[in-house]
Amino acid sequence: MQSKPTTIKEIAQILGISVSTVSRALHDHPSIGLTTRMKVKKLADELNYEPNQTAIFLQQGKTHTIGVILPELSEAFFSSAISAIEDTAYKKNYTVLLAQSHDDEQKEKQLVEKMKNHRVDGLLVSVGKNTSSFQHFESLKKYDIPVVFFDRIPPMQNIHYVACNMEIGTIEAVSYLLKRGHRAIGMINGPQTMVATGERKEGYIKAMTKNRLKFDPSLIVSCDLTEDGTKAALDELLASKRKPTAIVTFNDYVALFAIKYAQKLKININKDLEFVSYANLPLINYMENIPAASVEQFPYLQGQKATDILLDLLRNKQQGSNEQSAYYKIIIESQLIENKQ
Amino acid sequence: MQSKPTTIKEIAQILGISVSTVSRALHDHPSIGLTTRMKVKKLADELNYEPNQTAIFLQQGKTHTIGVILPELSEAFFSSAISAIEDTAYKKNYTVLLAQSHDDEQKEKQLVEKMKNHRVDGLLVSVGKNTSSFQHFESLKKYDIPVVFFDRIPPMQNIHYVACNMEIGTIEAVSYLLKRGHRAIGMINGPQTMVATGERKEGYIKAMTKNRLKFDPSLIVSCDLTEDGTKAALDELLASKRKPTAIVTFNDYVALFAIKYAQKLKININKDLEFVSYANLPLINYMENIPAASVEQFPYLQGQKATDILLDLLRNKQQGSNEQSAYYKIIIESQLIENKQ
DNA sequence: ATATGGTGCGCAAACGTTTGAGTGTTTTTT
DNA sequence: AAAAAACACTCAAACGTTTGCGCACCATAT
Repeated sequence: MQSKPTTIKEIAQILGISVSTVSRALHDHPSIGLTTRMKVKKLADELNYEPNQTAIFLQQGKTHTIGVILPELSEAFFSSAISAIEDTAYKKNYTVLLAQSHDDEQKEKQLVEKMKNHRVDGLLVSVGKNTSSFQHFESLKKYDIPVVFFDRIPPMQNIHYVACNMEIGTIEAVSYLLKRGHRAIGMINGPQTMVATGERKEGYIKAMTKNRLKFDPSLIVSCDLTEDGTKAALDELLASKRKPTAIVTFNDYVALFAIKYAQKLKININKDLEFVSYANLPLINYMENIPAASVEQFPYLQGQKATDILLDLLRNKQQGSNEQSAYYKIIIESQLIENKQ
Repeated sequence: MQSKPTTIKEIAQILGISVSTVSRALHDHPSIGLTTRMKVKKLADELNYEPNQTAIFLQQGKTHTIGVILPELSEAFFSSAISAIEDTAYKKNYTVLLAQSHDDEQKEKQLVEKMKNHRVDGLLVSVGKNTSSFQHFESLKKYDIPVVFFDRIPPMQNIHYVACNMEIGTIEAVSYLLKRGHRAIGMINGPQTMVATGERKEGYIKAMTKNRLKFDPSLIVSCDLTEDGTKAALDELLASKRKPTAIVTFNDYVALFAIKYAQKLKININKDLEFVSYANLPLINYMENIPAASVEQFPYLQGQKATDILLDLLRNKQQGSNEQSAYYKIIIESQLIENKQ
């Protein structure tokens, strides 16, 4: 029994009235009499009428849907963020269209197209770590599809974004290590292409100069965030003239790779070599050797804020306020959290 | 400059031909001449024409979208599953509409309605653990919206599902430990209320009897899956007459709690006390002391299979094959995976 | 009796696309 | 040379909804 859903047209026919009357009756339009309104609602209820959203989408030119593009759903940070996005969107009666780029620039571009074709009302994006061209986002502006970036934001001028300021957190992290007596502090940083990489470096330098210590560039090494890359980076640090007694790593994953490797090298974690990291992943609750502290980046909060902003933009757009001069640039201050061992 | 997207109509007007010709030209319909076809495509390209999906949705009565309802996005199992679902759907050019129930039956019902209104072509569902009524799923059948359940499947008769059988994996796990010479094998099981707890216990007993060993009930203890509960459970096991030399834990989290605690007790992990667990969480890649083996529940595979089935159902539906007698009931055998240390 | 105004509803266009059924030309077949 | 077939394209309906405008009707005020 695959009874096709009831339409407004059928209701109109049964009641012997016009479709427009039915439509208005269902929307409590004042120009419809009480009796007909009741009749319509009663019948609609009996026939289990449900408005066909696709028709409404077409009619209104909007879908009440927001697209989300992020690198990797199974990463703790993003799964937490998407959870927040869905929660927030749901409350405002929006639906979430989801896609992951797997850090593939090409796929990211295709996804933007796809989202555009699906006529999402707006887009939430965390850009892939390899993405180097950003034309595909520019093109969205032409179509008046608002985009809010979160966490991994592109180096573009006029964009809305919410991100975590890594600089403050990094300053805190380095200061924390300095306070604990370390002087040779290494850093395993991310790829040069990422904004976050620069921020961490800046924070590192600022923390050093603030404490009137000279900055040794050889103590900062890049890595591609893979396990092998991390090993290589650690090797490089350990081989440098001023062997570091503490290391700030790009994120918890890198930290754990490094710790695992360091243990293989018979290094006593958090005694001979102390770690501080970013992200504050839940998994460190389950572990023995973990970074002494982590810079929390508040993924849930970021997702929430970004969604709030996007929905706000959509509301303003609807009301035709065309002062497109203001850009939301929300910075959530990262915060160093000391891990209880 | 918010130029509205180009439509087929505009192209037709500029070229002085009809919209149907443009539509057919873009679809390489044989009845359109080569020259017009070229002209159309060229102009469409120049104007950056993108078909309006919402119009196509309405026209074709299908959205090329599948809805996914699951309890909690931020849980590792589900974030891995949703990752698989998105990947698989993307390959077949489907899009994913996402929502989480937070194990709330009421919200789950609302989400089903919402998905229906959005005219998703099909639905993928992992039911909340508190859901006790399943009427909201029944109603989907009337509208001919196929549903495939995965992992957490409801007690309904005629449904498609893919799930994981825990008993086999447990038998393997216990047999694995027996083969390695253990005779006193403990089990830290879950709460008695959970179905999965019973499955594990059954598997344990079957493995023992299969190997003609007597089953000692005192070697199976319950715990509430928290860190403290795990500690208590481990204490209980270690205090029993036949002190176990190996332990099967309800899941990886419990295993890691237990391992962490055992280390505090100066027990040599995987030498004095060997662990086997369930889930095979990715986080063990980052860790030093991990269970020797884990019963893998294949979240990615489950998501993938479920999506494959759903897309298959959709394809068959389109081709009008109305033999709705067959139901997919895929059991993925859980499998013991030895962890490389 | 005529204007005024409110009430309750219908008409038809619009959103952008697909597609079955024509229609007029040209080419091929017999 | 006439009939048949192939070609290239157009018309218009359909998908389900919303909404500006128009129209009839009745009640009240002039």
